[in-house]
Amino acid sequence: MACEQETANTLREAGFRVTPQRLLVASALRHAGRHLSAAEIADEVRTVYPMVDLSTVYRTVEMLKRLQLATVTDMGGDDLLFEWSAGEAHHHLICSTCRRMQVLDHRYLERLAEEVGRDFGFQADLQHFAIFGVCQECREGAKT
Amino acid sequence: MACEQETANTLREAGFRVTPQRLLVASALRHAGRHLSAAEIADEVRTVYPMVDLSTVYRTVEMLKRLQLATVTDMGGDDLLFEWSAGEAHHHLICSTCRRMQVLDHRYLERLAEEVGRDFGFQADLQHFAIFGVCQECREGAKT
DNA sequence: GTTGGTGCAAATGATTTGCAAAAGG
DNA sequence: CCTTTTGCAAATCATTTGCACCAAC
Repeated sequence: MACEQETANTLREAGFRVTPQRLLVASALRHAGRHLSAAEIADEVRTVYPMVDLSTVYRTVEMLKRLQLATVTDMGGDDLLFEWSAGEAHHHLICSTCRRMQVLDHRYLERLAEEVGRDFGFQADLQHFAIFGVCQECREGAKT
Repeated sequence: MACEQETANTLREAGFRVTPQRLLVASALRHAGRHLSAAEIADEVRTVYPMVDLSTVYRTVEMLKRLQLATVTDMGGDDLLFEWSAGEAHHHLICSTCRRMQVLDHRYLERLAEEVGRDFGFQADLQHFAIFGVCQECREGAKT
């Protein structure tokens, strides 16, 4: 599978060893197409490789983060969420009332990043932003 | 003290009872002029009222949040930080490398809030935003 | 063979919760 | 009085860590 080869090469080049656990965690994230909690990643990996430990998932995800292959986000829930990040930068609008989430295109934040870089020399990490608030439906519902 | 009266009135109007613990937590936040952790609030309150419990601090801060008198932010540290929010909306640039923090004026985020409201009907809660990244000094240091 | 990685089990530590006693209105 | 609030102590629960064994290279 091309994906696994690619991941394996990236790991090796960075000086990390290639293990089935690491490939499976990466694969789970890559193909999920959404945010996964550590427990969800473990569940997914265990369908193939039943004895992986949660601590291995955390350790692997930490490594993927350093390699910029994955992002970690606190979406306000009980646990951290992980996502494959090789794709386009994107962001989320999270409704504090109904917990629903919608995707926000990166161009909404591009200008902010530029301004902050220009004015403060601050290189903002805006790969993955969570904006909390109240969504349209909940606002309309609240009027009742 | 005028501040305490004001807080007391707000609580009463909202149907909450007024207790010394609540007034002291509010006062600690109001006069700190910076972010405080739950433990720091407790320390501050205990200089006046030694027997307050951490759980009371958490419960009170939760109430102040509902009343929009305080904000809660995860600044990437081990614990949540609380701040009095009656003042101007403002934001922070947090350096992932040196952990230093600088204040970002609200106007940088105003436009974003407008756009998101216009395009999605989403009422973004941008009272207090944390933007992570690398500050100028650390970027220059890294070049070495 | 070395070194780094894994599973297991136990620790961590901020936040939450149950409950009886105390205090607000 | 009748609730709400508090302090205390215990629970929670995601994440981290120590360590002995195992697997990459």
